[in-house]
Amino acid sequence: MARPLSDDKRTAILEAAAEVVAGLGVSAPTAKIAKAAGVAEGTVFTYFATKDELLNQLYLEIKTDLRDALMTGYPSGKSIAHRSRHVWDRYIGWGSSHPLKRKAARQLAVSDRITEESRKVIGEAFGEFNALMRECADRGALKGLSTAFASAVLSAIAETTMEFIAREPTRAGRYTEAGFQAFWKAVAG
Amino acid sequence: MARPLSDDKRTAILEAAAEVVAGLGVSAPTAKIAKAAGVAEGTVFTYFATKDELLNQLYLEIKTDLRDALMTGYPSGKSIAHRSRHVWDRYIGWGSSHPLKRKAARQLAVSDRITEESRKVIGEAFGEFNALMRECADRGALKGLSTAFASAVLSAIAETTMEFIAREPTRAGRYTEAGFQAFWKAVAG
Amino acid sequence: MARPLSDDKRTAILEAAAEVVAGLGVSAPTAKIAKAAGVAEGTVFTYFATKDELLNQLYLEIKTDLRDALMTGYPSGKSIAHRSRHVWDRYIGWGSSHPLKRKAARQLAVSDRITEESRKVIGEAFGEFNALMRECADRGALKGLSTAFASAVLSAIAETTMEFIAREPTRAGRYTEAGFQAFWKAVAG
Amino acid sequence: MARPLSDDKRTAILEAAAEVVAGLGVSAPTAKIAKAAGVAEGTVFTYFATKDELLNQLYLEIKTDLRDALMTGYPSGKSIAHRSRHVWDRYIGWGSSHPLKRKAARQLAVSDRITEESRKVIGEAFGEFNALMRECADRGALKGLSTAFASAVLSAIAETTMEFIAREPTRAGRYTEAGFQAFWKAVAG
DNA sequence: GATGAATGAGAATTCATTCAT
DNA sequence: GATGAATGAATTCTCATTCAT
Repeated sequence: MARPLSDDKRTAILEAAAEVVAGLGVSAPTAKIAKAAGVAEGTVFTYFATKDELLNQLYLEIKTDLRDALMTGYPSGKSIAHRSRHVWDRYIGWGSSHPLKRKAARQLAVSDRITEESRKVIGEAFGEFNALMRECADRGALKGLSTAFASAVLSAIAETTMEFIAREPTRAGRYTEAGFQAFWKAVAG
Repeated sequence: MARPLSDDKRTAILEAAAEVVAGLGVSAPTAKIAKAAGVAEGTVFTYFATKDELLNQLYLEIKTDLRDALMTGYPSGKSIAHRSRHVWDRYIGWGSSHPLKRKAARQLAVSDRITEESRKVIGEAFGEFNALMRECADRGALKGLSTAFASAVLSAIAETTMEFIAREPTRAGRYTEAGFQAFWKAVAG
Repeated sequence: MARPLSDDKRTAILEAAAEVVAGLGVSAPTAKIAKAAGVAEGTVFTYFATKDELLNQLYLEIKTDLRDALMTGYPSGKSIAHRSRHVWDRYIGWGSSHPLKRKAARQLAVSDRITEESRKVIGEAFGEFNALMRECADRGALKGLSTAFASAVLSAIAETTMEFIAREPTRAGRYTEAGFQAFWKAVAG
Repeated sequence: MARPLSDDKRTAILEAAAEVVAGLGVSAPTAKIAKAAGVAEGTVFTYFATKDELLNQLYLEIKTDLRDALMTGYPSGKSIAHRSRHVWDRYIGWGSSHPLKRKAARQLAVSDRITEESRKVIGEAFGEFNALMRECADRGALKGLSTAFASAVLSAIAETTMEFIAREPTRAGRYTEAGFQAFWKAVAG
């Protein structure tokens, strides 16, 4: 191979895609993504065969990034409360420091261009996270229901919390706390 | 008048739009909406000047429909728990019996084609509902935070609940119950 | 016939057409013409079978109106100079008092929607006028060339004169005089 | 650069536009222009952002082409008569050898899609030509009136002359002569 | 591999014309 | 006859994708 595919370029395209999709939704033109990435229009298609593939890769990348953020430093041996709080703080922290990724993920999540396959892959990537959710569910109001439900409720409350923090950054601390209490009581209470 | 604008046709277009937007998102072609409504492509534009106007009217229509569903038979004099449960059951019931409207609303909510004006109108239409949320917020974990946050948490949990019911309709009863418990503890606990 | 076609309405449509075509050219929508005429969109087509027919009728109407203006009070027995001056003053006067008709005629004249038939009819309607032009041509620089050429040169100079008067109405008198001198020397000199 | 914008293609589009606009007016579909130019419909828009830009560029191109034709070999030091004749012969020659450009220019001139900016640019490009017109105007019937009027009268007579030559090409010589006499007497007489 | 011009299948919207009322 | 909603072909413009350079 004369010149291998450059990881820098691939990353630049994905980051540009996150930014543009956050603003314009999944119908954002690939030409705009290319421009934001500082590459030619055609180059997008040497890294991603189609726009749908780019969108799915973006979804995988963002969700994996989130997963990594949640699980870095995960206190495996500690109490459920402790571990839940860890995950919660990481979740909100990630959303606050990556507002564009968060908005892009929101757009991608409701889009029919994200395949079932992609959603399944992500579901599996959140294995350890889901184990925690199972623990939570088993001791509270959600006993007997699917882990996925507990996990979805966490995400829903976290999403709402991040949305409000984005609008009122000065009250970030209170929203983070209130959001966690809400989740904790809802799921583990 | 030669032939008055037909309310039936307007409704058919809006229902077709809900159906098509639910499946394809806001980028659904107006031609497909027209076809689904059984009218000519041009007819869409005699009822709605632009696609944006159609989308905004659809948003208003669906949200108002939801509001009516929530508030019909609202037991004004009863306890918070009683009233919350009423609203919750109605919410889930509405979502379960109008899956396309629910999915369309979700697509519209994240779209930048819905104007601030439309969002404001809907915010005001949910006045009584918001009053209830304020009561909830004032007695629980969310004390001191905005009503909007309590209301958003309710919506988020309700949305999640409806999503799971849509996937597993046979467990509708259990999800409804679990979802309410989650909300009640989260917000009013 | 229960209700005969109304001449008032026909006239209203033609006048509205002149006004709208003057401003927007021959691509002006028939709906705008109907609105300007104070009639329903469909009514235009009970008076004129197609838009092309309306445009051609408008052309004939305006040109005939101009012909009438030129020839009213035509001093048949007088000298060429006298008669030429009469025609010239009437031409400029008509253009100044009917600016919209003049502009509409200009748009129509370059349009391919005016048929050869219409142009021929108008050519014939200007019979007496053309006779004068022939006299002019025969004694000046244009000797031996077609009457149509002399007539076209008159129209061209008159059109230019009216254009300048429209822009600088206060100098109307001087332009009228200068224009006539130009024509007279050009054609009859 | 991958494939530079091709001047040939730009020219082909402009020439196709001249041809199609000459026949159908400014409402000629861009699709027809593309077809006549031998390019895809979309290609028109890689060379001209909008149809209006295409029309304005066409106007500028044609008028500049005419200006160049008039001024090539302009005998600066010679008499007014000499220079006027030079300009006249070139004008008629240009019109006779570029009938489509001439007709297109006529359509464009009466269209409101040509901006004031474009008209101004062309006005300035005809500087030397206007200076000649000023000289003409100052010594004849148009003394004291605007140069623009003299120039417009020249154009009007030239336009008429070219129109007649187009219809009767065998009499081109006589029309050219007669037209010049008409102009010369009208303006400089 | 990188580039960006070229392509043509849609997309939203307009509009002459028809026809139910 | 008058009305104006209904129609669908036509219009301008966009955009994912291809491919010559």
